[in-house]
Amino acid sequence: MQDVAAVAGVSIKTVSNVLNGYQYIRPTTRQRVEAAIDQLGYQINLTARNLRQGRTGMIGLALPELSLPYFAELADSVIEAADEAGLTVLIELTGAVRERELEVLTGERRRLTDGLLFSPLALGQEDAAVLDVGHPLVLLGERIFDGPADHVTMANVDAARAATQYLLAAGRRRIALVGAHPGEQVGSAGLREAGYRQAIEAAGLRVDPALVAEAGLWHRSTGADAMRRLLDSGTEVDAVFALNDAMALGALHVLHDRRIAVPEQVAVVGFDDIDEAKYSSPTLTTISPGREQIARTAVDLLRSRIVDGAGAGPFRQVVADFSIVVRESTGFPV
Amino acid sequence: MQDVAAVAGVSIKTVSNVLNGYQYIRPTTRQRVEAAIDQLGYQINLTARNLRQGRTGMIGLALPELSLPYFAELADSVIEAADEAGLTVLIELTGAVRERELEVLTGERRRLTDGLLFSPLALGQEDAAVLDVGHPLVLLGERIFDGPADHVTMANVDAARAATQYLLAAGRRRIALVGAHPGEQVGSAGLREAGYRQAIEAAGLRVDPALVAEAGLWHRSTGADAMRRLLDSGTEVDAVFALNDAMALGALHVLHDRRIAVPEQVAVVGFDDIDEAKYSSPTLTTISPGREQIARTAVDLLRSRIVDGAGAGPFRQVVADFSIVVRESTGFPV
DNA sequence: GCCCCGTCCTACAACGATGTAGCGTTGCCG
DNA sequence: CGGCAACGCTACATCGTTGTAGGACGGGGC
Repeated sequence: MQDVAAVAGVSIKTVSNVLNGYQYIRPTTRQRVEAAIDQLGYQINLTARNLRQGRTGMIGLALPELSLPYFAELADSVIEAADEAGLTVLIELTGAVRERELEVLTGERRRLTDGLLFSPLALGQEDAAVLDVGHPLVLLGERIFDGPADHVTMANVDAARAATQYLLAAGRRRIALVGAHPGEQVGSAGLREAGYRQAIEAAGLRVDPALVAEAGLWHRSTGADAMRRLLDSGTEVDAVFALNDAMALGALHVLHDRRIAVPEQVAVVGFDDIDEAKYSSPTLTTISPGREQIARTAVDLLRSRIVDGAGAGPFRQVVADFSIVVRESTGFPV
Repeated sequence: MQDVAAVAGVSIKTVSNVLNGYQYIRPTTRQRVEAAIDQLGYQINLTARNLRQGRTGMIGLALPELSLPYFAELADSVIEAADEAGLTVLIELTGAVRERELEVLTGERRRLTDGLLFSPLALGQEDAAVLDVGHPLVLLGERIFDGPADHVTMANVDAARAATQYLLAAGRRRIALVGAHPGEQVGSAGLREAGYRQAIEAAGLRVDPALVAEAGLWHRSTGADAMRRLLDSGTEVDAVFALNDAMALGALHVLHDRRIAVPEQVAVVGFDDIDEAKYSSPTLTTISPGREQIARTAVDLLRSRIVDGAGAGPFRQVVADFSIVVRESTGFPV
């Protein structure tokens, strides 16, 4: 900046003012400075600016791991949303390990970022108190509700209810649930199962326990296993609601194996709208949880906390809009 | 740091010295300072340190997008390797758009990182010159060779040759190639196809053009399409070498459809060893390109450039070790 | 007894930017 | 024509660290 100032024949501060779009600068001066910048190929030192301003323009995004497609796609969306807001994202991986999830909240890198987007997987409702850190924090996901932080979540219950109602409206009555975690209340599994139950009961039917298939890990293989168990048990099934897309794809695979026509004999609905749902055969009907909206909202909330201070105003809870994306695996309109 | 110094009754610089493990400090002084740090909950300001030291401890990782599993898993490995080296990773997405790949090389964020790991997808051999930027840079992937930068790549040709030889050794003679990009010389497709051809010819056979199936995008669906075309053409096939796992999984799907036994009638080998290869049915034999080694090597190379200066020494090219991971889709040992 | 060296610590300047205060100039208004 | 506000620019201090130079002290060698 010294050099630029010297070349342009102005003070350092004037160069700074030009760079920051300060209003009261004579056009001729501005041009001289800009010419000097071009001539010298000057680029501003962001570290110095950050030190002086007390902000870094960076936000943390703490996730379990990128190998899980949902999180990879979420990271994609968050980076994009942050870019638009002029922020840089620093991804931190927790491996869904409790210790590392705790560390990420207060660790050294918090001093390098203006705030944190945090998607825990190991922490649960009982850990809500640890979210009371001193810096801007926005929580993502379904592990902790009503904690001391802003929270962006998907409409798990509503969306699952809507998916189930959609199948009911098409005349399906033997709707299997794939991926249950018995006993779970909060968490994606518990919430989505609740939506399923609400829809069934609202239709005046009863939930048949034989139709509820458990799956601990939500992988393609566990979805396939659950589907096999359902079919082998002899239970009548005319639709499957899998709690995520990976399991739905596994289920599709098994149905195909067994020469069961999809959607004619069994309709299949997933949850997440991962990229692959567009490419499977048949293509997969699924719940789109509004990933981009979640990302954008989370970034916005975090940014407002950064500007206004971490403690300003009450904690906000935002539920993203979802939609049902109809593809071949159901084939009938909403 | 002021406050800590005051509480401990020492100078600021002594606090700094304690934090940096300076040798000549009396144990009692060290303890007093550490006690003061604990008492005040002091954490060092990394921005100020970065400014003073002229380093940020951050490296950039420029990728097309995280939605592509290979890149998501690569990012995972890079972040882990960087963590071990005490570095923080800043992911930048290019969307495989030429303009953004160029921008990432010189953009504003380069002033915030000590170096860049760059995996281009839009730039090609003819762009090698633009890699001559002034800062530490390590190139990843198969788009540009012998450019003005260190380069970490997988052994595409060797690995593809080994995969093909493995199938030949098991007695297969009609080995189809799925995913060719006709005319491509460098790039993953061209290199892997070259390995395939070398193995076939080294065995004294001729490459039958009818066995080489093209696929532009390397998706599950395009792999399935290619497999269908092969089968429909009536060409005899007793093995498939797909140039990535996604296509191999698509091919498996079609073979299963057609009631063709894998591996008895047709053996299938993929490339990449993505997570899903472990979970398909049958599980997929594939080339593991040493992703972790690539990540670790790339981080090491970049770190040495950061320490020694971008221009120090000749450009290094490292080829990662690969291995054949045998699973059910071939079922016979190496 | 002197000097030198190793130990332990400190003062000061610097990294490269920006906020604050203030100074000169100009033009307008009364 | 004097006063005041708007404009255009500058000097200086400051953000929180760390590198450099050097001071004070004690012990060992000559």
